[in-house]
Amino acid sequence: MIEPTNKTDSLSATESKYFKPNENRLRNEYFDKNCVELATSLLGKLLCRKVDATILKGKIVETEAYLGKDDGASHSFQGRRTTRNEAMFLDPGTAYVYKIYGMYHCFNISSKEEGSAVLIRALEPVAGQDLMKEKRSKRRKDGGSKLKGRDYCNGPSKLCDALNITKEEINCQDLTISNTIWLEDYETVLPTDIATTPRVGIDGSGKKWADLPLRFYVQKNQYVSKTPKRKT
DNA sequence: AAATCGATGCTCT
DNA sequence: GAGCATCGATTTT
Repeated sequence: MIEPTNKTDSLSATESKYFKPNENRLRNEYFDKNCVELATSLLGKLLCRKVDATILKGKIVETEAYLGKDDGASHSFQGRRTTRNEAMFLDPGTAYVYKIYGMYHCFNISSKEEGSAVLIRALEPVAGQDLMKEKRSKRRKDGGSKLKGRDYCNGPSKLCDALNITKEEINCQDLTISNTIWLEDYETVLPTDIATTPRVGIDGSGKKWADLPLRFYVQKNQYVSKTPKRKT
């Protein structure tokens, strides 16, 4: 038996008087979906983040499903459960944030099946673009002078920079109750507007999971990530 | 426009 | 010690 380790946060009295994140918030029942169903359903929803006094919001336009023990591309392949991927095994709607290449972050949301999660790959900025640009500029040599709005959140680690999502602060947060990161209902994306492809950055050759159609994005949307050419 | 490459450190074997 | 669910700068067509 592993004890739940979900983190929570709280608001000061003055904050809670004026700050109402719960009007359109997605709750437990929403997240209690199978991985692929959650990944497609999340398209059009808002990912919301409170950084100090600023609210940042982005419409989810690209996701990927990581299925769990039978998915060779998943951190939970064959039931692997470690300190890093613990959040994948917590309740649906838990944030799974991990560090990659020593310097970047990826943000996921756990789903219903054991060890499954949805990677958020791109957002269309909806609120707080100035702060997004500021956060995204820090890493760059040009100080952000050449950074365009469409590039604020068009990649899994770009959106983590833009929304100040770090493993230390966000991993294992319960998105259904947190007041610093949550999701809101926003827009309906029709099935005919959803494109499906293999996932990005999954080293292919001969492995069946490399070709599974588990990446989903909003057709024609300008904020979807620019993906590298697949190896053959 | 596309291909190549370096950065940078944690996680797992 | 190897590999990584990436990004941005640099180099090449």
